[in-house]
Amino acid sequence: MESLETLLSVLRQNHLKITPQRRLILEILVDDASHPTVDQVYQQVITVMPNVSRTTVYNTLHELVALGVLIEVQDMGAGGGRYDTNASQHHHLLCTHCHTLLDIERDFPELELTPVEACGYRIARHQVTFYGVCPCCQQALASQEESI
Amino acid sequence: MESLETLLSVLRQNHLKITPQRRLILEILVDDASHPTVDQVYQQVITVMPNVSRTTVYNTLHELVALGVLIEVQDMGAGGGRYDTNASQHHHLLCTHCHTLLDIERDFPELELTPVEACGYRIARHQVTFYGVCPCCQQALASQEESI
DNA sequence: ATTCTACTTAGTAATTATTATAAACTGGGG
DNA sequence: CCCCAGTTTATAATAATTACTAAGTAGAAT
Repeated sequence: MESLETLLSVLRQNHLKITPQRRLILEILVDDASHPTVDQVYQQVITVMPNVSRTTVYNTLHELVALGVLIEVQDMGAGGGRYDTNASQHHHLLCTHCHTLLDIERDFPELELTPVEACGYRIARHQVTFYGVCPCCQQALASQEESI
Repeated sequence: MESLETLLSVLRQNHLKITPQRRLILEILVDDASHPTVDQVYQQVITVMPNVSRTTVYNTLHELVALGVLIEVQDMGAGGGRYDTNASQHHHLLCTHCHTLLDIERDFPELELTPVEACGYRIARHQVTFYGVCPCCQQALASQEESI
């Protein structure tokens, strides 16, 4: 996880103004490791600055993704992307039933494509997602079976 | 890639009726390895059966995902999920600029989580996504640099 | 083959997610 | 302190998805 100051300096290096809105959004993201959706970020923003518009949240998140300090992760099933400040190599474990998403902090350095497989792509990073059913949903599904 | 008959038998096993609409959607998916969006599937459907509604396409795709014969892949940046019949272990190479998505047919069997890492999840599969810039976008970005 | 019924579909409307636009505002260099 | 390019806001438009219900039909039962 990057510190707030580090992220702000990335903005400065890219000639983006440090507005109160952007600062707040960054603070929220640094403090929230739960892969929030756009709307969840927005809801947190307006508890502090009630007049911030959704557009600003969208704009800021897109800018941060373009700068590489945020990544977008898929929440398969629920609409809308989710955002993650942790730009270091880490991976995900997703419940296919309730879409709970956990971070896997281990690295998998052995994952590399051969030049042939890469087809000329300049590869920047890779991410592994494990799909499964969380303990909670396993119980729910089991009791559903019984009732049939 | 599964055959059409295999997929139809999965529907039968799950007591889902084999309607002409569902059959057509499955035929299209089996023939189309390009990770189509919902709308791309819909557009192909209506060239054959013009009266099929978008609702039916959504319903069918969701049912097939629930049965595990389809997987949903993220197209980060463009709205809307994309679908893939290839339920076998395969992986993706995504251009972060134009969102072109290639399949990587190699397997990575060494990827396993320890029980501690899995946190009680019953893990069904895993998928690796490599992020990079495709040759085409590398050129475009290079010439953009020059013009600065 | 015919009938019956629960499942499925089509069409419309509603909801949610995202982007476009333009006028008003402001961070930070000079 | 002033200025202006970059930002924000509010509104509206567009796109994606879901809800709803009457009409239709696949497939089991007869």
